[in-house]
Amino acid sequence: MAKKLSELEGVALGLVYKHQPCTSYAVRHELEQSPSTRWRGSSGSIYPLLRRLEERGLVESTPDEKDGRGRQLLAVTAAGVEALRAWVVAGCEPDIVAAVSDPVRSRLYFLELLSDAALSQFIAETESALKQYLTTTREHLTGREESADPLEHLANLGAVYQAEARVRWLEAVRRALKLGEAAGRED
Amino acid sequence: MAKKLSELEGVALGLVYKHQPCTSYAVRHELEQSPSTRWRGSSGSIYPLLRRLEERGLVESTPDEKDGRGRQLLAVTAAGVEALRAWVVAGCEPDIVAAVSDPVRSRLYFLELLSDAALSQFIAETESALKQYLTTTREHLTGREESADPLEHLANLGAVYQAEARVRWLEAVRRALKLGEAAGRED
DNA sequence: ATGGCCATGTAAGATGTTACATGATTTA
DNA sequence: TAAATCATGTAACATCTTACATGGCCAT
Repeated sequence: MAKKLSELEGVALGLVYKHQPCTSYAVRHELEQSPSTRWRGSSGSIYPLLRRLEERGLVESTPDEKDGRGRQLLAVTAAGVEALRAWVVAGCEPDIVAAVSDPVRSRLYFLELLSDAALSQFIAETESALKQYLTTTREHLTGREESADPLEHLANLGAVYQAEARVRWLEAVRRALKLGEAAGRED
Repeated sequence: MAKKLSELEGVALGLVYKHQPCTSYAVRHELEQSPSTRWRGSSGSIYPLLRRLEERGLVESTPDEKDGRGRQLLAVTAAGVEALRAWVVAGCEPDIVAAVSDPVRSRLYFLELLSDAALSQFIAETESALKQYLTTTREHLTGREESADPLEHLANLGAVYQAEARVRWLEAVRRALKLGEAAGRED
């Protein structure tokens, strides 16, 4: 029984699967551009990670005939598909389901440290940043309505749902703290 | 200008602040019991982390007079309060606001790997696990309505909002994939 | 007195980031 | 042709987990 894939390994292997045959750079670039900043997609993580996957027989690389530099093109092996499947279905496990985190929420516990003025400013700026983030995720959703596959659309929909919930939550926080509304800025 | 606190450093320092004077174990234990599984609160992370904070002058320890073992009690220094404040207000920065992650959503991109039967099962089990998680977060919210401080209540409210959004999202996913409703099990 | 929890810690390993280095290709 | 971007990689470092070790306290 092969070792379980970590979160980033699962995502990276899945990206190889979706784009195969593709270069390592394609995987890295998509992670780098992703609106979520959970992973930076730094070269120091992705290239070693993909090599590990190849050593474990989950990915195989073949030289690109049409490329003078002889760059390697990656593809997922049969064992890789199995590992990816196992990683996906593990998503229903309580540990995985509960492994969400929100750095804004983490900070909320400690707002008593702030003066009234700093508190007002913090809530207003965070609300604005959250709304901006919501706009970005919405654009990701609608910007590729027909082109993308339905699963990508549904995943993006989840990001929008969560972003909306976070905005509503922060509005509730502002009301509970009896602070004024954010000045203008309905972007 | 001191180095910024990492996420776990901020949370740990905040917990020391809330409970001070307290032992390292109290911090570790609260992280371990926390419903979010982002961090395990393992001893291998917490004890070295708190020592680092002490070396940086953000935390100070004094021996507990009333304890035969001479255990150390931790407290946040003035510099520690400043660092914690800076960490909190950084929560409005776009990078931090966008640093949310949902391991279920990550997996959704790759559901095409599953057979129809496996897909149905996955959605049903994940929906059930998500509802269970929502129940747990709700209990955290109502189980301590009066006792807890208002900020903890508001933070827990955020967890509930997000969990509700995730449940609604997965219901939408199920409908979009034209799958049947989860069999029974309204726990 | 002993088994279980309280409390603290270390060592080894996995994994991610930053910063740097390199060369090829495309674009202005 | 110069600058930007594509593409790949390494080294040093930071941080987190797992697994193990240790010793005190407390209830039966």
